[in-house]
Amino acid sequence: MSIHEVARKAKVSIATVSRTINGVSTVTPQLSRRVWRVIEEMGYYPNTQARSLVSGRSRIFGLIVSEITNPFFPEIIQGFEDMAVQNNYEILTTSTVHDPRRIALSVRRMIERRVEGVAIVTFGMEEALFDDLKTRKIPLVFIDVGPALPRMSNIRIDYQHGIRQAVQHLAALCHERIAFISGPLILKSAMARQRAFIESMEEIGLAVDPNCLIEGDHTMEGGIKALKKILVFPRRPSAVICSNDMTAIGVMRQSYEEGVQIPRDLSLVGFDDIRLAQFMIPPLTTVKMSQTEIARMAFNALLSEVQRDIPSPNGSEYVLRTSLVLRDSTAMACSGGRMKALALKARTE
Amino acid sequence: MSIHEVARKAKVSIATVSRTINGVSTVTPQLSRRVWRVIEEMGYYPNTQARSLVSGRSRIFGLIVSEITNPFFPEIIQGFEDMAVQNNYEILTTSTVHDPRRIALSVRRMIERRVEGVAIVTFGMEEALFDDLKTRKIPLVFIDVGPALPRMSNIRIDYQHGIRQAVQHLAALCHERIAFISGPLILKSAMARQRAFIESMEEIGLAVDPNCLIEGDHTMEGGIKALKKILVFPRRPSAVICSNDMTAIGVMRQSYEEGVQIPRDLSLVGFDDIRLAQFMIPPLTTVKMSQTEIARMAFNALLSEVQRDIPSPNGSEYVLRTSLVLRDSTAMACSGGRMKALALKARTE
DNA sequence: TGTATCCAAGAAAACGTTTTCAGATTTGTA
DNA sequence: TACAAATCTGAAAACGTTTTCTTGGATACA
Repeated sequence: MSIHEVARKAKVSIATVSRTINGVSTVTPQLSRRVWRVIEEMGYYPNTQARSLVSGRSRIFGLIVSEITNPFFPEIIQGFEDMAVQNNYEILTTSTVHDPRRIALSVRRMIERRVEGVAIVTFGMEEALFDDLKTRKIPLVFIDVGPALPRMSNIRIDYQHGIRQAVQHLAALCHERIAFISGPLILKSAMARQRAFIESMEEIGLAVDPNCLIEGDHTMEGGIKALKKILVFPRRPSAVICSNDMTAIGVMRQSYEEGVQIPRDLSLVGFDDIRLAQFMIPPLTTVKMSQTEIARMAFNALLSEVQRDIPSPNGSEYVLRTSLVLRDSTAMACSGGRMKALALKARTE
Repeated sequence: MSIHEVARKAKVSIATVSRTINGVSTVTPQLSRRVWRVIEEMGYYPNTQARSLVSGRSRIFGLIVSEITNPFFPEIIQGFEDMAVQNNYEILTTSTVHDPRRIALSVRRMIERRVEGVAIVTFGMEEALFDDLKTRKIPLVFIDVGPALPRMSNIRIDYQHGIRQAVQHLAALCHERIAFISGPLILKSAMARQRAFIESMEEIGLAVDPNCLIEGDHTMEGGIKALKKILVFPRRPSAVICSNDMTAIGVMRQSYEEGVQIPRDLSLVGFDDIRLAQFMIPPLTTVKMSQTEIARMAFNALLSEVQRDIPSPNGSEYVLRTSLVLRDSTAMACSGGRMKALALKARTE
């Protein structure tokens, strides 16, 4: 069923049908009604492929995330989809599973589908894989990756703000030895979070023991492993900040195994504020980085780049602020973990 | 950059370029090499829209899930995507958020994009919304929705098997009062799970107290509310089976609030075996319904329907078996919760 | 009444492919 | 050497739209 049949039944030309559908004002109201009636009657839906072939606009955006099974990302996808629905765009989503081959493949397929822009929410991986998109001048938006070229936007996350709050919160609770479980340090974002931690510590005069900087991998398993390491330290930290919530959940899991009670024996702070965080046992204190906000920013970045006729010379930069959300996984160091640590220390000396 | 430029540079016709790309065997190897060289050199990628316009095949499948932020679904999406990548298909995903308007919109857009088939993983909602797809004879695959019309497949979940195992496991641990927190009973799948529970109980001669059938909503919040209700029962059940893992996680959450220890005071069984289940505190005993397997079945159902030249007269049916996965959230009733319940009962009598 | 202006609607070109059909060249055979 | 058959390549139509250009009729004005 094509526009031709509609035209035939309505006894008009296909041009008129096209104009009717697109609301071109030169069509007589009377004719328009007649055409619409036929369209409804036949249940005619225009063929997007033909439309975008001639118009040169696919109304498709690509969305590349690291891992859809990581609860952080579905919220992003949902937010992005919400925006797409509102703006009559379609999304091609790819979960890379950290596989460069898969990224390359998905980039290629997106180009073949003629996406109008791509949001890359992988937090700083494998930039070179997107060269194909760049040379084709397809608008891109990254998280935490600069500097910006024309048609490329960047969402810069202000890690410092939230992480500083976390550190100061712990300091106020008398924690002095604070460990940080980072993400994989090849990720720019993981690096940035760790740096924010170190700076925040130094700022208030707390020592950062290099042993207390543990490289994780942003998974629960990573959190489990990291806590195992921490628990065998001669001077055990009384608090741990994690580079993401999944790591923190892993830490909680292992704490339970080892009989370490949170927050009595160990204070714990996560990062991301995934929805799950508030349902943990105990509810997780964490630094919020709004996924919905990221999705909105990313979508709007692409949209405004597409709508612009002359590309922004240096791309645009957007900033997302992070901030601490207090829940129940942190407590006074003095009242438990800290005491225990001191007692332990005294005994070994 | 189009096939024409490739043709011009390679000094052949566009037909030859097309044939080269599609590996048609009549092209001389020598010519083929020449064309390929130009293609590589120019970085030419064919335009899928034009391709599918003429071929009449979009190589797109639709995937409709209830809620991407529910951890059950990302695994399905990932599995579906894996299959799509392997088979060179693209996916249009929609998370309905239980909004009929949104479903209708997404169905329409899928039709406009000329999807070749749609997998509907909403566990039995709003069948009428898909009528548009049916009249257009687009292959569909549902979960737990029959009977099958031509070009419609159904994945039937064998709830009975796993749930019977769960009930018998609890019975073996001396549990007699077992509560069941269902999903919203308008969902066919939720109904089916509850029925499987009741049948399994009756089969081994355990009484099903109607009070112990609590309608939840497949969310954590629902689990929290349900447990609150259960805890005020005069004769508190010693075990709870939930219609999905998210509900069970809510129950765990609320148990923690109320000082009820799992499994000492209450045994808990979930359903789905989402990845998170094993990382709960304690790790959750649950009935596994493999998300990956569902995704594979759904994809293959669509694929074989598309490849078939004459549609299956009554559609196809696939069956997925469920089975119990033992972890640490269940324990002997006699050793704690049961004892306590008895003590409580004795005292009140 | 005649001519210039305007406007709604149709004809046709264009988008980038695949595929059918026809033509040109080579190969095989007598 | 000549002709039939086989093989490879090109020309052109087709897919379903949008959009430019054209046309025919109505309106305005003298």
